[in-house]
Amino acid sequence: MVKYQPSKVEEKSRNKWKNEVDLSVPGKKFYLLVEFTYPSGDLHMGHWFAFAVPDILARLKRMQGYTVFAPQGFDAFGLPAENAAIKRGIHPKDWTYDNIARMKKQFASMGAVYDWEHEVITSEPDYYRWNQWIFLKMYEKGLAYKGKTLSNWCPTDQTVLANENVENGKCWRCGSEVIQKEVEQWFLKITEYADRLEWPDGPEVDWPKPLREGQNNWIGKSEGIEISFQVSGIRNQVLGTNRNPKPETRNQIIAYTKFPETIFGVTYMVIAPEHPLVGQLTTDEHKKEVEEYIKTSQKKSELERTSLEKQKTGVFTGSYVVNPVNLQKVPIWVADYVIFTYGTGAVMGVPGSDVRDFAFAKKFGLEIIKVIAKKPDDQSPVETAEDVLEEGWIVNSGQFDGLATPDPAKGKMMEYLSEKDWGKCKVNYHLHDWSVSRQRYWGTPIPVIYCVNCWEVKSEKLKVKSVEGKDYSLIEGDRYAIVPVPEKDLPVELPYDVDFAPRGKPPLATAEDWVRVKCPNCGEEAMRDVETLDTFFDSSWYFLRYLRYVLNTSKKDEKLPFAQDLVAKWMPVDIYFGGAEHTLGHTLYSRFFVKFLKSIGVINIDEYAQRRVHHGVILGPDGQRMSKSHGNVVNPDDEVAKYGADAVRLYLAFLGPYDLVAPWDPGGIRGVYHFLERVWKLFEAVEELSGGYGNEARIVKGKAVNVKDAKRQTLNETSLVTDKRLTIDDLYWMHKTIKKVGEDIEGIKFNTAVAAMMEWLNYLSAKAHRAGPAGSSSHPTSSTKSSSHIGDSSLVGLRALDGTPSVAVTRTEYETFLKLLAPFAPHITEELWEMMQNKKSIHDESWPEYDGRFVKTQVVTLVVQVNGKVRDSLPVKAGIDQKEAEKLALASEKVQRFLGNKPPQKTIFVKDRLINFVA
RNA sequence: GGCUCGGUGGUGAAAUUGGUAUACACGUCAGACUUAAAAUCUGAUUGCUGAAUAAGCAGUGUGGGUUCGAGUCCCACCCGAGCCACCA
Repeated sequence: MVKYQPSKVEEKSRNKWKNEVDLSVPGKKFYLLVEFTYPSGDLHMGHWFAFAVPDILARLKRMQGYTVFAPQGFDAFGLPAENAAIKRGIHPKDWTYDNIARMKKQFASMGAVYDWEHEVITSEPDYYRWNQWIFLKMYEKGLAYKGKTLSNWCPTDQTVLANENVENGKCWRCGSEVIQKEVEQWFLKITEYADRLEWPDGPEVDWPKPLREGQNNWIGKSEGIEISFQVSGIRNQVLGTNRNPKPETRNQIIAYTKFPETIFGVTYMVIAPEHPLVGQLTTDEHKKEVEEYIKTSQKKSELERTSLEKQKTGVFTGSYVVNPVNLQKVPIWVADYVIFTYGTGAVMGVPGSDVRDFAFAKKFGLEIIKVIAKKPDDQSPVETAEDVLEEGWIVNSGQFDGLATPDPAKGKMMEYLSEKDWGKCKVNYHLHDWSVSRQRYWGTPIPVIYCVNCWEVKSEKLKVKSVEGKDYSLIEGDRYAIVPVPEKDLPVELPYDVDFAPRGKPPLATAEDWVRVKCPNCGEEAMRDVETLDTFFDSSWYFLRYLRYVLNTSKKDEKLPFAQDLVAKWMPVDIYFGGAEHTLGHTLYSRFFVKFLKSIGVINIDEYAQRRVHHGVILGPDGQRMSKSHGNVVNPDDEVAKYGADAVRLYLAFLGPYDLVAPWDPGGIRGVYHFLERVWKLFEAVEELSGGYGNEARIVKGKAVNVKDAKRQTLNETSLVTDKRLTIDDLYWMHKTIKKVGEDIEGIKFNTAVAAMMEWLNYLSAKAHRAGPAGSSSHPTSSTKSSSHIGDSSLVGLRALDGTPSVAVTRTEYETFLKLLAPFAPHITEELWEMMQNKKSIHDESWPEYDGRFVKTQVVTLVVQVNGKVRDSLPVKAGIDQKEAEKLALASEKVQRFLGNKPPQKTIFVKDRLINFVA
């Protein structure tokens, strides 16, 4: 027999396969989705882990008779393409498409079933026109709006970043420190969906708990109360803020709190430096100080502001507010530990029961009042941070004294404040609206036109002012009407010739011919939006785009981004593989999109994936993240050249649980390669190849096994098995492994599935070894390690059902083995399958079914314990009752020794498992 | 500080969900085959006492608890990872 040569086998096998899926076929569907990839250049080991391993499940599902749809595409817009253009003068488009071509070739070497026929490339006008369509729908519904706020700004990439893309105060792409800059840009009102995006306790879909909790924390729903504090000394001035522009905010500062029950402990008020009232509240003698403070805090980067050892800073404004509950006058301070974008940007300072307020009060010598105590009569002063309590008993709070908090004090206080009209219950979210404008080139153009003329006409007609960001946009001081591009004019195509060099202006602004456009509304000169959409917009719905047409049918005249009948049939995705790093970004955004698309009636699902599975990370052999600078990159192409794609796939499946973060182990892959070689060689031991074909082995269903004495008796009287050459042990191993491998793949436990096949192989090899090439075995009766736990296998295991010695591996066994291995190692199994003289592809075979009766052994090992300690183990017939077990166990000399010849006081019996005597 | 996972041999990890702890693999050691090496095959491999493939004791981060029985459940603590975080 020729040596196993992966490179030869793999190319040959791959040429046999076709992966395109006809989405219109009836029957059981299985939509397997893996996060599509960014076309960064070459496939690395992470791609193999992410794509080749889920293919195991795809292949199993296929063999189980499902129509498996596992489409692929590229998340092709994004910064690296543009940076390559800046650095090396290659156009982003050319760079991207070159990479795509190269990566697709590399993808092929995985031998996976991914379908490229429905491919999605987000940088195709054909794709991003639907981004634009969705954007316009959102605009129509008021979910896309233009706003001017302080935003995360990356000075290196010259673009705004969403909150989710700021990691520890640094840009997720380039690692530069993010600064806060006031920028006008488009937002999506994801906050309107905050409630719907919150995960319930027992969700209907199977998504990882850490993800669900993470998203809920990020959404950060908090129920509290907004309390109004009268500003002392200012009369009848409108102190409206752009957050609360209501008449009732006259003379008032509104603070948000979750702990209203501590209001008697308020000794000061703090507002954020960005708070619009700062100017009005600052008295002349504090003006200089306050202005300076605001300046320095603005200069601080996000990083400094949040990580500077929580050292509190702040200044007094000179003004005071009055605490409504006790009419105490308390000073108003400005401090940057208050976050303007959360709540109302104003906080009541309760140093007696909040550690941050305590630190602030200590530093600036402000009064500290105890309002929560360990005991109702405790009046000891609050002196250290340990004395600051959030729960306990209310003290020094008038009629509320003596109540326990949080319950019932919190509720009572809420009621009281609402009744007096001093406070209003309010739900706040940590989640912010999603900023989607990017000041970059390689993305979806925002389908909006700005027209001065339209605004002038409109504002003449309109007697009322419109809302900035909804109707008009301020550009260099002029008002422009926001005119959405009409649907018929989509897509707004990205111009090819632009100047990419960052110069503080979006690159698209340099394409003047493109920018200048006739207003679709009035026909006058107008201009296009020169920014592009965040690429997370692209990836928020791509899984629907895969479902746009049935193979070989017209793709034209699309009315929607997808075919509704196909979506109805194929959604939701059955399993979605991806990285845990997308917990707060991509997966949250795409849930939002799906809920939005449902709200406009074009789809009818709440969650888009039935199950979500995270993959782990393959580190370099040194345990560091693989990177060129570490010099620890393991190139999958090299490994494939050395060991073959099958071995790489198998190793990635075997190295541990799928979500494991573990280093690449060069020894590990040699181990699985060795396994494949043994599978290859076992071909020679298949009985029919040495003894001729025929006598087809097949298991048929029949009556239940009933063995009186499995230790001694073979099964030749049963008619369960037509192939009498299979022993009861053979059947046990085969059926047990079928069960285990199938269940483990579905449970995403690939490592133990592989282990189970290794065990069976060990069993089969030992069997072949005993039989020997010409019956000359060197170990005729030694029971193998693998089979020993069955019990007395020297008697049971070595005799076939017809009583003759088992001689070799049967065709049934070997072919079943190949089928189980096929999803993991599709190439080698295909080749061996052909060598077994099968005509069809092994991947078109159906997955073997196991027979539960064979999964159970006839002989089980009964563990015998005395006082819970294992003292002996006996091979016994399966299913024996307690009486019989006791008799056998008590006969054991070891048991007698530990029982000391006294009868046990109590006996615990677990059928087919153990018996425990309590002395 | 909050949330979510984890902590088992020299290493990656298993453990039928409360029932023989360490499956499978790597590594190491020994043996066979070789002039030799590689490859392959066979065996050993949790620690301690023992000549032992006899027998026993200990053993899943630490300390307690529940139970006939705990890696698994409960309580307290220690350590590590990931995410979030002056969110009032």
